Amino acid sequence: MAGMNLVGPEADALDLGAVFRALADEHRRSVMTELAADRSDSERGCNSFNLPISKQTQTHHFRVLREAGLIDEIDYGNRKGIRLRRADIEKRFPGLLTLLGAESPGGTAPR
Amino acid sequence: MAGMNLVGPEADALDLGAVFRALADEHRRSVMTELAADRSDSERGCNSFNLPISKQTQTHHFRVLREAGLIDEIDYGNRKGIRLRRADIEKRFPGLLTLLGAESPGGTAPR
DNA sequence: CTTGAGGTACGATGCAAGTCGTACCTGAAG
DNA sequence: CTTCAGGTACGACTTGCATCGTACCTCAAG
Repeated sequence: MAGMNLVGPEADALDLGAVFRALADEHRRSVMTELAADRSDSERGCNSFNLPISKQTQTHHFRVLREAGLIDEIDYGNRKGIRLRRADIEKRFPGLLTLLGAESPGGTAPR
Repeated sequence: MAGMNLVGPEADALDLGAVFRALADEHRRSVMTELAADRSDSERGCNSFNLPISKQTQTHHFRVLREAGLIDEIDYGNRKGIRLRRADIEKRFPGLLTLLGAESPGGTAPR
């Protein structure tokens, strides 16, 4: 069966240290910036981020983001979906996604 | 002469990556949490944080915080003062200090 | 079935970072 | 002056982490 057998911590269990450690890496932060900028929160593929690293390293980074509670990974067997846990993050760390969105080229800021 | 010959980046030059890397360390984050919780922003001594590490390592951590633009270090020669750059941080990354303050035992939350 | 793309597991490697020991500097107290 | 506490500089050590190579798994398309 498909979907979300890869689970991160509960919303209330999100640790600020783990979040900062996750966001300390440039590649992971760019992923989060892209996700935060997309207000539709649609599910995305792993290779839709165009990360200049090998797929093994990508697996590592997405795992860190999931274990920090920032994203969900939906397992389809030979494929994987990425979805931002916007509601949980906003509940536990309000303003964090806005901070990330402000770093986006387009920005979250309304023009 | 005394005071602030140890300088960090300008307010506009604060880098989110450097900030997250600085806050990724538990000791540095505890310092920032204490500073963020004190709304008076009074200057504090280095050893007023009771960090369970050697003084050489403390020097290292305060340097990282300063180079990330989060604090000012005021040099008195044989003594050093620490002051939170609240205004600059709020200007560049609004909400970040609130995030840290929420992790404080007392909290930034009004009673 | 076979093939191939997407992903993971495990291990190795290289580099960045946290930590401390030793030595030295600075200024206040005596 | 000497003494001493606070801080720094330099170096060494150790741990953590980002990265990739190899091998294997999963599923969809032929």
